[in-house]
Amino acid sequence: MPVTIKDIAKKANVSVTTVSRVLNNKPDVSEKTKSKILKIINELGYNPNGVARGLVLNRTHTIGLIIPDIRNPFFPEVARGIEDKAKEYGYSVIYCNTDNKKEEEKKAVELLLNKRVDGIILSLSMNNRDELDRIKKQGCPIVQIDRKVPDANYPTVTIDNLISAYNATKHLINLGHKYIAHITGNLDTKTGQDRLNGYKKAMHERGIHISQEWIIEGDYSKESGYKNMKRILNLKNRPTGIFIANDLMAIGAYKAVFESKLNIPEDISIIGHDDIELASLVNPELTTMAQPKYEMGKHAARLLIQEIEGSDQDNNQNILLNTELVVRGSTGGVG
Amino acid sequence: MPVTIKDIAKKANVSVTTVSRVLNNKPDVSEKTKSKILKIINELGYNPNGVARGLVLNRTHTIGLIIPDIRNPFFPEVARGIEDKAKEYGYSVIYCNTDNKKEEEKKAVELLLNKRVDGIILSLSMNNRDELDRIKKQGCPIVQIDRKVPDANYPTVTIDNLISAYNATKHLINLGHKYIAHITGNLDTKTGQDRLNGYKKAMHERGIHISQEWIIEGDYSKESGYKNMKRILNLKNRPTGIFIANDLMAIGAYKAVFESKLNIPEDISIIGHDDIELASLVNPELTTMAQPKYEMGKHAARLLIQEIEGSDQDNNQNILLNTELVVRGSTGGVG
DNA sequence: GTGAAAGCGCTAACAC
DNA sequence: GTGTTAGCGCTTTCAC
Repeated sequence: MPVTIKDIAKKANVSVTTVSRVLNNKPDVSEKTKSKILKIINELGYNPNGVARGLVLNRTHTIGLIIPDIRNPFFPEVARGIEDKAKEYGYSVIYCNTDNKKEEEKKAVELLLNKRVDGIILSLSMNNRDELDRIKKQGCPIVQIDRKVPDANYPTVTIDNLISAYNATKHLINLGHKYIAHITGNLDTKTGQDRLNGYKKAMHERGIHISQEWIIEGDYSKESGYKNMKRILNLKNRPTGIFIANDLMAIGAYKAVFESKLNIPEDISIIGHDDIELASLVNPELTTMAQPKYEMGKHAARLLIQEIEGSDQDNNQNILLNTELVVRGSTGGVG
Repeated sequence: MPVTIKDIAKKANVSVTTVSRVLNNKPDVSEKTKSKILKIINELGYNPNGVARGLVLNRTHTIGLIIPDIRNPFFPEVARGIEDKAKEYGYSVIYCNTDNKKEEEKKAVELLLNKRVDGIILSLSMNNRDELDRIKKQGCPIVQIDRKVPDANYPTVTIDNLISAYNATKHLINLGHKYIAHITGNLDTKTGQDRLNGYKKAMHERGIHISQEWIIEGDYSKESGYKNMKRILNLKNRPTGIFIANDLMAIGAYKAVFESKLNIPEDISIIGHDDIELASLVNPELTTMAQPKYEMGKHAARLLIQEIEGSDQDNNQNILLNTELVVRGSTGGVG
């Protein structure tokens, strides 16, 4: 139905080869033929078939992106970074949301492999190394983002979560807090583990004993922050500070605090993690550790495309980005 | 490099046709051959080449999504709705961000057409009807979402912005306000125009004269809300209520109000539009008109795929969804 | 400077 | 039930 390279060739009285040459800016075409062909291409509104091209070149100029949920405020920023960098190199991106379900992750990988994307950027649930290996076996380059599947030796763009959590906790300690709780992330993820360990490290380093009940596992959702904060607030010895593994949970926690008629930071200091847009819009504004999200996306796309195009030297780069402490109104001195 | 249908055929001592048959669950294959082939497919880890399949079937099972910016909190919800419905039908989606730039919109359309997506869902800037026609000329189904390019007769999923803005304004009027300003959206979009007209309609209906300086054009960004609210607050006769065309601007406006040492809603009532997640997280919580974003995405994907698969009766459906007034803390009676 | 022909991996007549 | 063959729209080798 749509016009093909053959139609152009026929109308121009040349072979498809010649048309293909001008399409791809190859040399060895006379100026005259070239302009004639170009004119006809324009007239007929010809749009080359990328699928056919993909079949012969074995390149789709498409990359896949596997993330838990685009509605999680972390990902739109990252995704936009990826897209912008990808576009720069002439690639576009297919999204797959998995809700952290292994089954969905598997499906997504299959789908993308089947679509013959040139590479995949992914943020998988922790114990899903199998998928990574499956992709690699198919010869499809990958870059992990945000989360690193343990022991999986593939290029990764992450932040140093341990140091970041360590710094967050130290911020509270430096303010004089000693009773510091932690609502963790999903402990099936390395991110969650690292942030927990950073918290522990800071506490141990200052010789502060951690009461068992101070550590509660969350799942990164607002509801989880709310629910777990309720539990924290009901402890006999209520902590005066808390490090919450992401901002979304911290914002859920706000609600729990307000419902208890307590004040932030007077009664409890809260520090979050990620610096999502929301963080500066709640009241009091949330102290948090800022992730360079957009930049993470750009780095990941660059790494991946360099690997695809074989122009990287070191194909197992790990990019570790630093977070930055953003002090706002939700943390203060003790009592 | 990867294993092809030929490899399977050879190893199974059958023709590629037969393999293709079992791949596509076609009849006329003996159980015995079938299971033999299936076994080999498994052993070799065969993954069918979707590109090749796409070429012969003229179907990629991919749809394109053209939006201004995935970081705009409106779109992740919509996008997720689209993806979920698309997945249900076996489609995946390619994203393109345009920042509302005509040039980028054009590029995105070209790209998607070139990739031979089976259909496109888009939210274009107002005066870009050309692109729509270009797509249609290529025989590619489209569905507009959120914004409708005027006079373009293509299926559309929108909310009734005029009625919605009318209801928002009436909410303020009902609270006793008479001096009601409006920060508009981008007036190059029909959405922006409709919301403006809804505001005017409500005011006229109640016989309230609209002072020229009450209407200021914004661009949907937080900064724009901040900046324009500053101007409103500096008016000699400060309005007591304001309808702001989207929540993001409303939240920017909050900052302007607080900087002026004024209170919401005591000094000025604010009603936004969209009900983004943020709306219930700011302080005071924002009164707004809730859009069924996720549902909009689902509707759009369903419409598009029905058109692609030719299973729709009426191929020019316009789905007009209603918003709902969500009264929170940012609106109150007059002083 | 240009063209003929093969082939990318698959599906779909059609024949047997 | 199964195989042969042509062909989807393009690129690329090789020949002229």
